[in-house]
Amino acid sequence: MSAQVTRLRGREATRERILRAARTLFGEHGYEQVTVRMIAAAADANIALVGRYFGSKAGLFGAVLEGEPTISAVFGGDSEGLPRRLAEYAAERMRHPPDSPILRALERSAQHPEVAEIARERLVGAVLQPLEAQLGGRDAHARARMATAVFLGIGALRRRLGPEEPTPADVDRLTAVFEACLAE
Amino acid sequence: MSAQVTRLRGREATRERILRAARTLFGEHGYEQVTVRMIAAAADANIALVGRYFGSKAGLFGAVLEGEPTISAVFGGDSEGLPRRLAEYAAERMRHPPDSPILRALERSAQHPEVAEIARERLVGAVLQPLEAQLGGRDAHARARMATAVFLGIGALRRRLGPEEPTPADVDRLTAVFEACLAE
DNA sequence: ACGGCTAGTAAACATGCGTATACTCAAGTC
DNA sequence: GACTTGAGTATACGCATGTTTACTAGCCGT
Repeated sequence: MSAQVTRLRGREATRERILRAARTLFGEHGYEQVTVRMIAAAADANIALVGRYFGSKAGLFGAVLEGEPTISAVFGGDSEGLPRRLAEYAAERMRHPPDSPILRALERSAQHPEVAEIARERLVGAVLQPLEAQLGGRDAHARARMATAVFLGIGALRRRLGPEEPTPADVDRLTAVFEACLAE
Repeated sequence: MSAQVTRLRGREATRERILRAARTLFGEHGYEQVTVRMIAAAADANIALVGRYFGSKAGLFGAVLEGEPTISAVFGGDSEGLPRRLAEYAAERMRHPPDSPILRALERSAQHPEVAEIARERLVGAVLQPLEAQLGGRDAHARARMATAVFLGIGALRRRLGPEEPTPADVDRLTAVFEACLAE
């Protein structure tokens, strides 16, 4: 019994190490750039265990995504302050990659055929739909879509040109941008 | 003399075929997804010729970028109508990938280490700087950056969720978004 | 007619990838 | 204490990639 617990703990612990390493690496470098060997090395685990526990690299990526919470905290709250909250969140993303590895992984990685579908679903389920639901009103879909596009664009730009420290003016500008995105 | 012309024409013609095929494929699928073999097949040329004429895959990609004109036409003109022109251009990009393969290639492809630098330079030189110069005024850099981010984001979203036919309301909204981006 | 030049070719090379196999070895059961 | 179980390991497999190496063939000037 206690023996089995030990065994399972070992198994679970390694699985967790792999998952954690994958989370970090995928978030940092994207799906393509990260190899299974890198993950295994970072997790201090054997390569074969990745396949054993997660089936495949894509399966591991999916497991990483599943383990992440949505960012609904940003959407919740009063609708009036929403553009400002989005702007502050976006400004944070000008500064550095999102804390949530899921978002980082989704920022990148959406290209690869193997994970494109899963990344798409996650973007819709975790960002687009909650935002659309929060918005309500006319053209909610198009408005949510536009705000999402701005998010993606800010991440894309930071990835290409490097981070930029947002000024207060930037936050104001971003607020105006999101207001324009979300206006009925 | 005429013989040499013939020879050169043959060489130049195949080089051009390769370049054209690369332009199309890179634009359609991005740097990573396109293999040298695919390009060679599409150009009806031998694989080795790609290396011979362009040095490497990255070199070929660079050659594709060099051959493309900038999109300065959108930036030129009166500053007042700029947001509208940008919005119409962006709306076009909601509908389908840009006609200019350079932009398509830059939308994607920016991830790969080999071409990240060249893609970055192109984004700055062909989009960000012209726009910034056209803008003038305070915070021109930050404003141009934000508009560029919106562009990138719209492309990123289309790539993930598929094209969307923009409504007139979308164009209006986009105009407002760009006005917010570019406002001093 | 011939000899050299060169565009074009076919095939291999080296590498890195994700994945699968066969094994080791410690822990648990009886 | 032999036997079983299963986590962990080392290694190889198959494949696709970018790149390079000889080689072929046709056109040129002489």
